[in-house]
Amino acid sequence: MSVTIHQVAAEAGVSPSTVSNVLNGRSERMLPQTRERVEEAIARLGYRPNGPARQLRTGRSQALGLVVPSVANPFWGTFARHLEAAALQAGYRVLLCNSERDPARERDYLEELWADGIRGVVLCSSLPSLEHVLPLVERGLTLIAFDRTAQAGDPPSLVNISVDNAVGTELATRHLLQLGHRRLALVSGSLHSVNRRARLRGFEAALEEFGLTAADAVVWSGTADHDPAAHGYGDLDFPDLGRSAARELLATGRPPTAIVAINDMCALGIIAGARDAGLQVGTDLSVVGFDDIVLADLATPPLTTVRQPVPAMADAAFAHLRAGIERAGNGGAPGGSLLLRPELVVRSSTGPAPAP
Amino acid sequence: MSVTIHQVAAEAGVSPSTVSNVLNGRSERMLPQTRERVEEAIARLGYRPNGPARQLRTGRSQALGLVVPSVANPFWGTFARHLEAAALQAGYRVLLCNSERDPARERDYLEELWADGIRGVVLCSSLPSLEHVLPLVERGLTLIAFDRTAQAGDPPSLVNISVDNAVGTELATRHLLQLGHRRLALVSGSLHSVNRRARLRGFEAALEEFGLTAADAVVWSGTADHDPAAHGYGDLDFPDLGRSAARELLATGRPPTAIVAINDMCALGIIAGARDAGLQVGTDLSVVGFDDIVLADLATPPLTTVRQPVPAMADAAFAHLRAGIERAGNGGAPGGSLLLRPELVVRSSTGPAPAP
DNA sequence: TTGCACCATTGCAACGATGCACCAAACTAG
DNA sequence: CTAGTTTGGTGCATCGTTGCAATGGTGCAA
Repeated sequence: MSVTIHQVAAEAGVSPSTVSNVLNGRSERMLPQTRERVEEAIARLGYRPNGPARQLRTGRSQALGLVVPSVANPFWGTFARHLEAAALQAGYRVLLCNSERDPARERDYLEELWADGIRGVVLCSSLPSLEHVLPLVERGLTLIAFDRTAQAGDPPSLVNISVDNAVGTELATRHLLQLGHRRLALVSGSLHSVNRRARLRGFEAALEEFGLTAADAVVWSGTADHDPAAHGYGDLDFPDLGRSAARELLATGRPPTAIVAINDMCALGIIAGARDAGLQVGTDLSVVGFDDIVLADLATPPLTTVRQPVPAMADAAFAHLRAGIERAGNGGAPGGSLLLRPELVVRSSTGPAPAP
Repeated sequence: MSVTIHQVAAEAGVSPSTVSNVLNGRSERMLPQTRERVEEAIARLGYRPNGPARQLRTGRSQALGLVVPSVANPFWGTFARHLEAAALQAGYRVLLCNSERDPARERDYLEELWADGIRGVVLCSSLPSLEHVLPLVERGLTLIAFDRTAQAGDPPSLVNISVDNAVGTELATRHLLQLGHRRLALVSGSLHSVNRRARLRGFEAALEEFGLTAADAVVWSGTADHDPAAHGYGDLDFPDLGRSAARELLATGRPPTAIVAINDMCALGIIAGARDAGLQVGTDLSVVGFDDIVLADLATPPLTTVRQPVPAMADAAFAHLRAGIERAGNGGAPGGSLLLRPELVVRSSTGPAPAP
């Protein structure tokens, strides 16, 4: 059906071994003219090496795995694109999988990727425990945990890459406090994940700086109903979460004047909820998001948010993954957490606190 | 490194062939107890068949390819998720690739997928000519063209799946005309793709129904600067396109009172542009989108748009792909276009035409 | 008892690429 | 002129799985 290395060899009048040598850059061991004849034959026949055969023989694969919660969330889509770009440049391909934040699916995908010869995976899962994928790591899978920081019990070689979430919400919250807001809320969703807990810590740290206590702020972590992990559609529930939160928070006797959202999707939901309640976001109510997805700038009003340095994070993830794969067992891997610095992007969804 | 079929065979006290037979459902030819012993051994050792080896031997692959313009556009992210769900249920996996609407990347990806043993791909490309991937189809690749309709010169077996774009914009435009708008604009971006041309036809058809001519409407197709294909970042330029279009159109002497956008991302850009110009969308200016992405409902104001039946389209794409793969050469393939019916979702970004 | 059909099970040769070990020829040194 | 080295290239076993052809054992009819 397809052209094989033997046909190329015959066409060029050499042995398959020689063609293989050309293919694998061992061309210093042959006459330039031989190499040329082989390359011509390859071009003439339109030959491409058979991936599976190659992989079977070498055990290596030119592909990486990327497991994200859901590509329907533009944040993950954007991250995927950047990782793909970095990988492509180095000759790797990326296989993308949606876990829907389900640990069982995460494990199944990793098992399948492993069986397919993939030896390096970026797992975007902020679960505190990585127990469910530990066996794979022990078998030799290079794993980069994205959007997560190191936890006790992690395998020693595990590299975690994340934005500094605590700093992020601290920036956001301080911004609100500086604008004079004193009744704040954090809409977080379930706090099962390490990054959300870090975001909570940043929120609380900023409050403390300004001499406020937990009593001055409310943390809206939703009900089981709103826990994205409980649904099939993962990240698509964030907007609903935000909308419900806004509805509830704004209906209380002493509603907050500013809300920190756990991410931009949630913030957009909050804005929609505020609009439902007849409030003007940016004057009556301030809202800060987190991520800086493409649409943050297009929202009405444009969303003030904490930007994750996605390109840099994707580059870092790829670099560590590649190093891990190419080290491949021999040589002790470092492991630990890499925290990148977020940046506050002020737009118009935040403004001075309204007069009391 | 990993468990092989030989180890399983040894553990169960049978030959590798028998294990293979169990694995491939040829269990009617063996004693139930043998089968049981093998299954126990598989479970005990945690055996998973090696994908590449299997593929090398059989030529078959349990993976499908999906090439989308850019997962950073939530529409494609959502489509990818639905296709993945359909495929997963049937035991297939999906490999996702971003073409950035670049024909060369489309071809490269298909070549690579083919070399990796993938025999079926959904290509989301609305280019009129599929010339660049024709050689692959001739070699036996089953190709489903998504977001495109059949064109002269297509390979006879090609299945095209798309929403009925003309009907979609016709619904949208008629809605605006019924609201009393008489000065309309279509913001289309470059008209190189078949689906955009179909959307233009629908727009014109609706105008005609109401006795209007091309003189009453303006088609803003942008400049080369705004052509997403000219950029690296594909679909991320749609919002900019919309924003520029709004700025230009609203600055003319006789600005349109209603705008049909080529898609939701573009519509969100138009809304942002209208806001920049101090207009109230839904009263001063009506805007209709196309796609119904998750965020359409969250926009301010919520976006009136033409919904694409994504789950149904994904199911159809998978069903045809599977049929094509499993037919695999023998048996004449049908080929043609499948057009699914869109649906107008009225929200608040459209309203009665303002008094002249 | 022989011949034959039938059965569960197994041996073995692939699939396509790789890379080590080897080889023949050409050169160099003594 | 021989022994040793370098150069340029090839032979072959191998990766893990598959599925056809073949195996030997059993039961039954003739």
